[in-house]
Amino acid sequence: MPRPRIFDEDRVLQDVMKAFWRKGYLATSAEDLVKASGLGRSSLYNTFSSKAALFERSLDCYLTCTRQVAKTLSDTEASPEAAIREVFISALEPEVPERLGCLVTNTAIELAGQNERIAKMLQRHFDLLRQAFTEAIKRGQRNGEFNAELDPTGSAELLLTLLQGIRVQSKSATDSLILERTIDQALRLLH
Amino acid sequence: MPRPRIFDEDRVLQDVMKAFWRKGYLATSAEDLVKASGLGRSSLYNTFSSKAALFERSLDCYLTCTRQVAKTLSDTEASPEAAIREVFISALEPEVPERLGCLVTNTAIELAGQNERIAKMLQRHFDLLRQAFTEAIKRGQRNGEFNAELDPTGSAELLLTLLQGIRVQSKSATDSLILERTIDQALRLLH
DNA sequence: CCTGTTTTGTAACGATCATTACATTAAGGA
DNA sequence: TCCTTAATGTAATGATCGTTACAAAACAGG
Repeated sequence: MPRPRIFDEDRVLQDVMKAFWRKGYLATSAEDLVKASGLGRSSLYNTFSSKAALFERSLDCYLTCTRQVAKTLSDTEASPEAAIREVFISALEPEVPERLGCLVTNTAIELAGQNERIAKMLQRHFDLLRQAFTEAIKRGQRNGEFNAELDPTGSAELLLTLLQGIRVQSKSATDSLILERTIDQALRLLH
Repeated sequence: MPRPRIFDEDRVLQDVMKAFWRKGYLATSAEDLVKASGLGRSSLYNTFSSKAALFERSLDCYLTCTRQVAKTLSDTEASPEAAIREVFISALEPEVPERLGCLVTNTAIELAGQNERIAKMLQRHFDLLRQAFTEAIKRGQRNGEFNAELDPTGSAELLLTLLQGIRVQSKSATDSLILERTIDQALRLLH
C-alpha cells in the first residue's frame, strides 16, 4: 500500500558509480550524487543511508561488473593471449577522452589505506583477477601458446601488477604509445 | 630591517609533504597543514600563497628527493641488480606500519587526471626514472648480470610499470608475501 | 629610541560539506 | 473515497572547508 518508487535502484547505482569513478570519493559531493542520480536528496539518503554506504554499493557494483568482463579470461573458446591482450588494451581506454582510469585502482589509492572494509573488498577482487589470469595462462600453456616452463600463479601476479601500473601511468600520460609497447612486452613474457 | 622568519622553509616543506603523503591532497585540510608545519595560518599563507601552491612545492620536494634515491641505479659502484631490488623492496616499506604508498603514485591517481600541471610534473618524473632503470639494465648487460638480448628501454618501462602496480596493491595488501615474489619474478625477467 | 617593514596570532569570512526535519505528494488496501 | 504508509521536494542544520582582514609583535636601520 505504500507509494511505489519511480526509479530503478540498479540504474541509480550505475550512474552514481560513474560519478565516483570520474572524480573519486572525496571530490564527489552529495550535490554531485543528486545530479548524477536524478533523485532528490531525500530519496538518495532514504534508500542508501549515507555517502559512504552509497560508495560501497557503487564499488561493489563496479567489482561484479569488472568480474563479468574478466570472465573472457576463463572463456574456453577464445585464445588466452587475445583475451589477456583485450583486458590490457581496455585499460588504455582510447575511446574515453577523460582519463578515468580504473575505479579499483583509484579506490585502492584513495581509501584502502585508511578503510579496512574497502581494503578487504579490493583484496578479494585482486585475488579473483589473479585467479582468472592464472587460468588463462594455464590454458595457454596447454594449447601451446605460452611457455610451459612458466609459473602460472607468479606470471598471473606479474600481469595483475602490470595492469595496475598501467592504470597509474595512464593518468598522466599524454600519449599511450609507451604503454602499448609495455603491453607487447608483457605478452612476450608469456612465450 | 624587516622582522626575520623563525622557521626554515625547507623543513616546513618536508613536514607538509609528509602530511599530504599520508592523507592525500583533498583529505589534508588547511588545519592539518598548520598543525603539521607548526606555523600559524598567516605565516603559511604568507609564504606559500595557497594550499594548491603548497602542494606543488611539496610534490616537487618529494620528486627531487626520490630522484636522489634513484641515483643508486646510476651508481657505477653497486651491482645493478642489487640497486634495482633495493628500489623495489623499499616500495614495500616494511618499516612503516601505515600504508603510505608513494606520493607520486597517489598523486597520479588523485590529481593528474584533472590537473595538467601536475600531470606534466609526474610525466617528467616517470621519464627520469625510466631512464635510470634503462642505464642500470644496460650496465647489467655489460657486466653479464642481465640477458644481453633484452631491449633496455622496454624492460625499464616494464620495471617502472611494475613498481607503480606494486604501490597500488600494497595499499590494500595485508601481507607483502605475494608482492615480494613479484619482485623476484621481475628480476628474473632480466636474466 | 624611534621608524619602517614584515611576520605572527586571532578572529572571522563566505562557501560548501554531509546530513536531516518536516511538510507534501501519491498510491494501494479497505 | 478515505486512510495508511512510504517516497518525495524544500529548506535548513551545524560543521568544516580554504582563505583573508586586521591588529599586535618583533626585529633592522636610522
